[in-house]
Amino acid sequence: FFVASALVEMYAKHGLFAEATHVFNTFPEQDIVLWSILIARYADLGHGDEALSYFEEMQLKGFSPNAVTYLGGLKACCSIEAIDRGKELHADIVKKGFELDSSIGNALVTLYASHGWLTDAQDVFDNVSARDGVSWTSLLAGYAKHQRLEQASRCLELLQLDGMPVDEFSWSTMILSYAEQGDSEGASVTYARMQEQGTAPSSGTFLSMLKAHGNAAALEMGRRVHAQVHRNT
RNA sequence: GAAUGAG
Repeated sequence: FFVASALVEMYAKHGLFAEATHVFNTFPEQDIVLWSILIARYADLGHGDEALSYFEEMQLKGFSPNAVTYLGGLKACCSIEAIDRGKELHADIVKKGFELDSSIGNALVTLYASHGWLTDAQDVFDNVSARDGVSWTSLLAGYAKHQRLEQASRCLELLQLDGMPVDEFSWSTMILSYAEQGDSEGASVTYARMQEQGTAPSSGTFLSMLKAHGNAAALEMGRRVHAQVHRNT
């Protein structure tokens, strides 16, 4: 299994699914890890439908998904916006008691939040036993993506009040949220706070800042054009 | 040996 999983992983990670499934199928027996790898990689590379059909095929063959398998399945649902299927998985997860796993809870928050099911997301979030930075950032990103900048920034505040260290993912997500709203001021203030707290910016942080200022520059340019329009009409 | 969040 050691070598089989390494091979399947290697091919699937590069999108060489024909090779990956060939190794998978010609290996004398498949186990849950091999299935999980395939499902997760398909989901990762935007083949959520294939991932879900492997997820089903696996169960038809008598394998019962474990927590890691569900993470891949949820990611697949998320990538193709299969909320109903996600809710079915959610129900199975609850039935099997995996909802206590914080990674699973976080993946559910991500699924719901990123597609605007904010109440469901908040609901799962509230029931995650051990909230961590990932839980908060998932929720924050969901609120921001659906124009709830207030609630997004509240997530960041509550995360800090929780005494959790705020990592560069949370900061960058918040900065990007401001960027997407055209609020370059908010982005800059957040960036400054990040530095005050001694969190090192990552490349994602810089991308978010560039987006904030790119948008600001574009807006400024738009304003100049607007002024010209008035002068010439 | 497979594991959830921004980009």
